[in-house]
Amino acid sequence: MGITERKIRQKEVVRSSILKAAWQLVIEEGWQALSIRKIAEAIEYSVPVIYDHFANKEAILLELTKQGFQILNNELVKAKKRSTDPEKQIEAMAYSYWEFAFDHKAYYQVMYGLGMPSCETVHQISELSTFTELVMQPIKDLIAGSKTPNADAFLKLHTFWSMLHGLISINMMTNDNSKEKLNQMVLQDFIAGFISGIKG
Amino acid sequence: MGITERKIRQKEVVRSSILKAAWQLVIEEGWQALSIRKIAEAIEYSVPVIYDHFANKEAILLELTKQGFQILNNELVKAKKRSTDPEKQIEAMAYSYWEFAFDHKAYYQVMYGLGMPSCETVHQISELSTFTELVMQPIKDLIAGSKTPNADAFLKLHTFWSMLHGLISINMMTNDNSKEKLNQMVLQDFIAGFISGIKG
DNA sequence: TACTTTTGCTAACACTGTTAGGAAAACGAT
DNA sequence: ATCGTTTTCCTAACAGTGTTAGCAAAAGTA
Repeated sequence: MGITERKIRQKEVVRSSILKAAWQLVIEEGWQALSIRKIAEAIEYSVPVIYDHFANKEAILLELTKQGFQILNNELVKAKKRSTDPEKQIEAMAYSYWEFAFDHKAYYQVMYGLGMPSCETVHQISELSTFTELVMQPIKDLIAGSKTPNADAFLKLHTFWSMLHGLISINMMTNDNSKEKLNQMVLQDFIAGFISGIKG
Repeated sequence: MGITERKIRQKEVVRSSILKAAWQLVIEEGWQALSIRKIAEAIEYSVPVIYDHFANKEAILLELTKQGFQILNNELVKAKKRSTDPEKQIEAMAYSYWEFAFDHKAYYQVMYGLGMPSCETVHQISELSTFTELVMQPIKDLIAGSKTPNADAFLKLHTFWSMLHGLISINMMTNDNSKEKLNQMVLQDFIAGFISGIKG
């Protein structure tokens, strides 16, 4: 009797329609304008139904954050595959990260910064460790072939990530027109500095 | 007739008591828990009185942001004064910035990130230009005495700021215990890299 | 004292997240 | 097919939020 299976499937449909509607609202009106009632109206269910699928509003944002990291991770994998040279891999991933941030501005804002979910819970997102490992590897490779093969890869990863995130968020804040001229140059500066910092 | 003067002074008292109460609430319960009604209760006035002094809640947060930048600027001036060597000035200011962020975590969170006021309005804060000029000068000096005296100081300032902000916000997010060991090292790495990047 | 302005209140509007409790539909067993 | 049980889903409410309209009382001016 596939009845329960069908029910589970139907529940899954509602669940993903909640996420879809939520995301639609986020990109239309910004994450601050997202509300449970608006989601309920969009999916043509009453409000409490949403709470059958998610513990609270934050859980929905958290799920969107996870989706964001999944997309980012995919992009990074793609970028990495374009070369086997760790230096080129790092460079490509940095650009890829940068492009993700501006091409999926809404995702990036939900994922970081905005104070809401991420700040407290970012370290609980499993996708984050995928991200970490992804970037860590070419850094390790680069260190291994450098003049200082004992450098701390975790430290360098931290540097890499902070650097990129700082650049992006300062840029989004002062929003001097997204990924334009000047900031491309800063990014180049950053990457070159980071790589030469490892190579010694 | 100093009556109007007295009235203005009294209004000023209420205004600053609003800001004081707001700040108290922010450091006690976090900026997300700040509400107009709580402020009103704290200052023992009714809610609409607050709207006689501030256009809306955001204006209050914005004022706190300004205060934050004022404190930060003071700290940076102090740090800068400790030396006349631009390299040492930059280093000292970087550490000062870093310490401000963690010693005044609440301020830093109101000033950046949290999505609320700053994101849209940061470029309207006059204190920001003070900050910019403050950091810009030693960078210009360092560039002038470097092997590449034609480098763009604004670009380097951007790099400096992004770098620090990125490091701090990634740290606050993953909160592996504030300004401890590892991150001190990353900071050193950052500053050294930045300075050698200018000196060429 | 009479008039005007300022001051500060109550009460409401339109929202928000969240949940209790009950009606209706779907299911399983007799 | 009918009973009882479970699941599904809704209405309505609670406790908050930012914000504002309108009015009473106090303060200042003539």
